[in-house]
Amino acid sequence: MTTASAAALPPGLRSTFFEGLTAPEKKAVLAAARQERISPHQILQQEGDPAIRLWLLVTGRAAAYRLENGGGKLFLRWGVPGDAFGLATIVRAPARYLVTIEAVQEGSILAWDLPSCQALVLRCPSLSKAVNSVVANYLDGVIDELGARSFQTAEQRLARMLVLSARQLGRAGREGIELDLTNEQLAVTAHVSLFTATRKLSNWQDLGILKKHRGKIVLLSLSFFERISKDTWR
Amino acid sequence: MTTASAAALPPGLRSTFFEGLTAPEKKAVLAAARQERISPHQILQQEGDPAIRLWLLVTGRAAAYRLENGGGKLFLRWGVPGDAFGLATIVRAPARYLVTIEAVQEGSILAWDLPSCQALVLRCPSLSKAVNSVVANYLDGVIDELGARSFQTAEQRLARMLVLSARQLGRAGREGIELDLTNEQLAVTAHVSLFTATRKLSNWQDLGILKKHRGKIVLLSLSFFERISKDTWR
DNA sequence: CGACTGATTGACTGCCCTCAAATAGGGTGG
DNA sequence: CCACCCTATTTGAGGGCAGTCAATCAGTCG
Repeated sequence: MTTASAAALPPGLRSTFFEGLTAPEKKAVLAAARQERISPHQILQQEGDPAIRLWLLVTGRAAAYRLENGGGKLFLRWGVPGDAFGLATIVRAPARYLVTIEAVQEGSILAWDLPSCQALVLRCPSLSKAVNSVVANYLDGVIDELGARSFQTAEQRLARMLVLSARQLGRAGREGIELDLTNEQLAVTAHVSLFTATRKLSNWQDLGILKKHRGKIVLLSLSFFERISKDTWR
Repeated sequence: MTTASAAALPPGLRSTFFEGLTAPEKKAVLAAARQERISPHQILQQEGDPAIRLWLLVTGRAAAYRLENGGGKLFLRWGVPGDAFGLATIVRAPARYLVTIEAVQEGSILAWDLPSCQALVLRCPSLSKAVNSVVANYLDGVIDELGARSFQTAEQRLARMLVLSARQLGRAGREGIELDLTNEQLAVTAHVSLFTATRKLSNWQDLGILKKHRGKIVLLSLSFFERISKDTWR
């Protein structure tokens, strides 16, 4: 599993994680990292386990969720290349992971173990700032999600999640923004039943603002869905 | 408004905020603080405003919420004596408040302005750790809340919120744990309509596990409500 | 051409919200 | 002490959003 340390970051990868680091600092951080390959369904970290490593998704896709006591999964967010996880490792020394993260595609990560983290934080103070910033963003995002689930209808949550997913996962295609999502995945992320997801997608396809293929959604324009998700109509 | 600096902390106030500080450090932190009185409906910080001060609730009660674009308030949590807010001030230097906090009772706070914060963080590294810890707790709490609103019924959310509120606001009374909460406040915090809150409270009173007075709820035993809120019944 | 996974559609159900209206507690001023 | 007011609380009736269940259809891959 664990392979050689990474000398250089894949080109084109942008991460808030490295912002504020000088070139030599960045080099030191990369030198301390171990690269690993990941496969679908692989659990990259499990909530409750001791937080002993911080890692960065380099390629692929991951899902962050929390297990509820009924056995259900509370979806929290997608992880895409450049996203950092296991931040508890740095944020408070002896900690446990707050959420579970599972790979949903083939890909790779860069990981730092606990001693490396501590050494790097001492060497690069800006690293600590970056981590705090990421945590604050997560908090902000979760609060937004709470608002969505509290005040928005199923249709609005679907539209909202399409917008968010498009920004994270979307590829620019011939006809619009292409998303590799099954109806079920969208349903889970928007916290809507599979059937209402299907029905709304059908509606939108009939309206011509969307095209569906198996496991794929093409949004002709984001603005439609932004409008739907924000409309307060009273 | 702003009054003399606080030489000593009110006795009996326990805050995670001061854990890990040595006695002289704690003295320095207190010396840099300004004490202020707060009154109901006073906005202590407003989401979106620049985060220019960190503060600690000393006495009284506050409500943290976020304003939704429909004009509604998304309740997030109660603030009770010992709770720290405005953490964005420390966590990432030029930041804005994530949430709005409003006083709901008479009380007082200790506040540190931005320069003081920066000086204190340099002087007391453990302060930074404490702040991170508090932020992580908030994140954990919000995720829990998201789970509750996603998977629990109105009844379960009410029971859960009674338990949480009891731990934060509850006083030990003759007949049980006393809570100063109106039906409407409970309804808002559990994200349930005022009417279903009233109905469930009536049910529970009929069952004899609860007593109601105007603006006050007395729980005879927490375990009943813990069971209700956790029951997954399938 | 099966077999499997993903998508679709219709019928039904139920939780909980909305709205309307009445009741009760608690303080105030006369 | 009583009249009054304002807020908190209670109760009932009705309805809608969206979830559940069952069955069928479609796309992909061996």
